[in-house]
Amino acid sequence: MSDGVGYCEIRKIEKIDAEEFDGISRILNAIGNRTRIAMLAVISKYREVCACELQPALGMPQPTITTHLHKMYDVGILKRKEVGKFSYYSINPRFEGIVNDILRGRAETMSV
Amino acid sequence: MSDGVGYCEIRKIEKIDAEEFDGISRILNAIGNRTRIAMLAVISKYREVCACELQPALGMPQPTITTHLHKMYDVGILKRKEVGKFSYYSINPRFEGIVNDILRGRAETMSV
DNA sequence: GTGTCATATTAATATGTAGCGATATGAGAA
DNA sequence: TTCTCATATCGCTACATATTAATATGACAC
Repeated sequence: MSDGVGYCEIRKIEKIDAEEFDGISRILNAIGNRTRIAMLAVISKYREVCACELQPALGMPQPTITTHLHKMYDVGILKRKEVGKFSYYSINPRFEGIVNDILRGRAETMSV
Repeated sequence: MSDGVGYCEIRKIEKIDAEEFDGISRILNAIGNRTRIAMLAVISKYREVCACELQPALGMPQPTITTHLHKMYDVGILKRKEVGKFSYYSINPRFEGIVNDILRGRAETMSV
């Protein structure tokens, strides 16, 4: 150490504000849950699904389904179409790319 | 309703097991945190950084830095090289693609 | 050996989230 | 209107996570 900075001084790395990544982290966080990825898999396959269809497909009670769908809708991953008492969800086209990458595994690169 | 199934019957959707997506969800979950994305931004820019360099760059105490780095290391996102008392982290090449997509914003598609 | 410094671990608190039963809302049918 | 059913919200438990001070480990220099 040579000038009193107190850290190893291989390089001067400029400060970075984590808040800058708040938006993207909330999106990834909304995707990063196995139940919600399973939902995305179903929605991706059928293009558009009724919330009530996911209930038997995932074997989870209705409030759980609704909560997860809302979480993804809130950050823009899902679109919603309401017809009478039914709600149909589809993947927001802006996210189709990354969702498909994730579902396909983007296999070689991401599977563990 | 016509056959006693008890749900809206637009289609028969096969059951899906959320556990199948456990691996990928843990990875996305490890990325989906603003502090860790900020770390990935620094590591991506400098290719390889010492843990002690991240401390001043992010303005967080050492245990916080270590915890986050470990979380990403544990799921394979980061590689680690230990030299003496220093630990150098870099992005596992298998994840460079998706990390860059995320950092670049894959902008049009993912920013909110 | 001792001292220093980078890193890891521990322990504690605070916050967030998953899951789901119970209940409320709201739309359509009768 | 009343009934039914899909959806939304509430409330609670259980668990996971972020954060950080304190402490331990481990490497190097002396």
